[in-house]
Amino acid sequence: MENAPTRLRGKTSWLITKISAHAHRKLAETLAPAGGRGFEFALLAALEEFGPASQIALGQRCGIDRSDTHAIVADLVTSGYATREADPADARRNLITVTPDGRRRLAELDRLVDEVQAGLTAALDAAERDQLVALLTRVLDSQRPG
Amino acid sequence: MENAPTRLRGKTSWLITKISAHAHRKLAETLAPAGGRGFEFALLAALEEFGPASQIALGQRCGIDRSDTHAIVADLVTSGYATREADPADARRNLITVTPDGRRRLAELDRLVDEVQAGLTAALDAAERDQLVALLTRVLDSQRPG
DNA sequence: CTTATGTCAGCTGAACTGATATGA
DNA sequence: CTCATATCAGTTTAGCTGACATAA
Repeated sequence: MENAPTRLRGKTSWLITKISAHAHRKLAETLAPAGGRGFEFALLAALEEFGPASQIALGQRCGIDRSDTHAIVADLVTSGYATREADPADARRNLITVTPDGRRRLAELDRLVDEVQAGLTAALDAAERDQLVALLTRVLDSQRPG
Repeated sequence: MENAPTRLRGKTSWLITKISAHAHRKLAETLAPAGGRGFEFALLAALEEFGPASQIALGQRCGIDRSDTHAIVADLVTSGYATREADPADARRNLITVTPDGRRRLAELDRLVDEVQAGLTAALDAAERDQLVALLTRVLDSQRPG
């Protein structure tokens, strides 16, 4: 993409879209042999960090739509990485809990995602990588209200 | 997304995916009233900057798949923003040329995309925006070979 | 012959919407 | 009554693959 139109190369939105597509492909390639998807990693990470939670809460933490959350949680349950039970305090809710297998799975996925990460930012040194994460974090956080 | 799991917040790939999704939504919202899509803008920009070209060349410049390029070019032609004729020098090729209407359309879309751009990076000052573009450009360019 | 270009049909996954059921 | 949660069905679009015809 070195010879893309200058009108495009100056747009953050275009750069991000293209890099995102590339990252997505790499992630799919890397996670496919392990039978995983990006969503699975995100939900497991949320479960491990915040403990048992309802599907809605999980999805909101990760910015995943309720429909998709439902599907991924179902996969997690059938894979034995999480359990789903009725919340005794609120019968509307399913309490999702990560299992020991789920924790092992999370560690494995984390390693794979880090591999992709390293390949993605190989052109940057450590300081630049931190800078990029910091800038992207601020951009992402500023998008919540608007 | 301020309360996303820390495992996710540290991953460039996750940050970029989420921002990309957001940018995509904003772009769709902004371009929809004008009946435009992101691809249309990209191809028009390439046509304006590099002059008449084959569909393959256009798509490669912008990183768009040949099938999608075909569809978008067809839309551009029916909208009157570009013309498609046989290349006298190579009968396999279609020479795509931007029309005056296409140039006006490009200017309009450029303005709209810049609006989205401004909203996306509103949390950053000018120097940080340049830094972000520079870092993203290096990341994107480094992905070509691998 | 191989390669390049264009065209067409179709697939997959992300992101989302709308409808519905049920319980707080 | 309302609101929140979960579930299900279906839509849209990006990105891609495979097949094919044609021409260099």
